[in-house]
Amino acid sequence: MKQESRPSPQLDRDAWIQAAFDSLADHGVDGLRVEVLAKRCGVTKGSFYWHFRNRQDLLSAVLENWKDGRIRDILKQTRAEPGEELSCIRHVIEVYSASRNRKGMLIELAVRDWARRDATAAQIVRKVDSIRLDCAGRLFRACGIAPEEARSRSLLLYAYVFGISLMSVERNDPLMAGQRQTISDLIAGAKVS
Amino acid sequence: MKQESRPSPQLDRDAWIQAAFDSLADHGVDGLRVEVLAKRCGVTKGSFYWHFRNRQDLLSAVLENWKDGRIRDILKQTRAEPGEELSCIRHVIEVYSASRNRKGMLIELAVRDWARRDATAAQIVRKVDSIRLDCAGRLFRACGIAPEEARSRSLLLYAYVFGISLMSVERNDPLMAGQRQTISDLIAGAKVS
DNA sequence: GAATTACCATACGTATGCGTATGGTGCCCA
DNA sequence: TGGGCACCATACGCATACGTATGGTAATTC
Repeated sequence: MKQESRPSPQLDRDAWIQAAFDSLADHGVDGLRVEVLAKRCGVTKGSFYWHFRNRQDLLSAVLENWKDGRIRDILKQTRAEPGEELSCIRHVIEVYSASRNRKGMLIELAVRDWARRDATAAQIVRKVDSIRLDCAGRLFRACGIAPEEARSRSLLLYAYVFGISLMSVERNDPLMAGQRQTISDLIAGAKVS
Repeated sequence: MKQESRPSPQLDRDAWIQAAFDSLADHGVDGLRVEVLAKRCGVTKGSFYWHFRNRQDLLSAVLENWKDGRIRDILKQTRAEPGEELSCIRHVIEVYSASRNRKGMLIELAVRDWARRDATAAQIVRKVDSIRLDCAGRLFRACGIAPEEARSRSLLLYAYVFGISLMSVERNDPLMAGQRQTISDLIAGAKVS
């Protein structure tokens, strides 16, 4: 009988994948090395090659896992009650651009870096982006914004949240809080001044 | 007498740095290896270690070179005649978000990826960001925008242009042209609809 | 309780990459 | 014209990392 509640002392495939996400966030794809990962897991690579055919096998699994998680997350975060679409948009902006959820953003950036040099990763990023833009666009249209502009604002929204993570600004600065609010207003389409 | 017009058949320090930028754009910092670089230059690493103490020496030089180039570029691009500030802003947005200048953006992204794991790189990126925000803020204020909002719009501007480069959208799509225009309007503060 | 299975360690060969040491070659200049 | 210098090649030792082969162990199964 399988014990699912208590984490097994043995490593399974998913445990390796989760550890891979940690390494991905900290060191990027290039820093994701199986022997290093094994050391971090307290085992040797003999274990790794039991669960995975090779390094690429792990990378593919990481990508698929990331894709599924992102899609699930998007659908969850953009599900808004009628009339709550605007606050939903603001919430999405806030969740992504805040300094919390830092690890998730580091993974996001690592995957996008990955996608610049790997066709498979690029394809998955395109897919995730496509869904994100669709979901956000739906929210904007529900706010009464024309389809064309809704798509533009969606693009601006995600470009902003990813871009702001690339910039070395102090995101915990209380002075930044007001600026983030202003930017959120600009993207969401509210009045600023 | 030094020949400056004709490129020397010998490699000098700057030639190595330029080649390093190519490698940086294509493979990131982690892919910037001295033996690989030497092969690309048609020489062996014996040449490299003549011009540089070690790999870190090259990386530091690349960083400094990037910083100087960026600062020079910012000052040049944000120098606007009185009354031309708005078009100057739009021009900055267009230059960065367009698919041309692709190599420059790849280097930009590589350096920012680098900065996430290296304190020196992070410091230089902060410096460049600071100057960029100051220069853009000056343009916005010249357009009659309040200092607070000017800073927010500057932040949005650069976050957008870097973020859009992270997204795998078809930037050559003629459909995208209209959206980029709409976004440019939103950032610059023009009317959209 | 013997055999099978799941999981992991160890050892090996190969490749890549760093940094050093040393040797070679063409050019400049006294 | 011969020594010195700038520039580069070659060879070495070392470290890391991939993938494979094989051996070990604990738990499960029959």
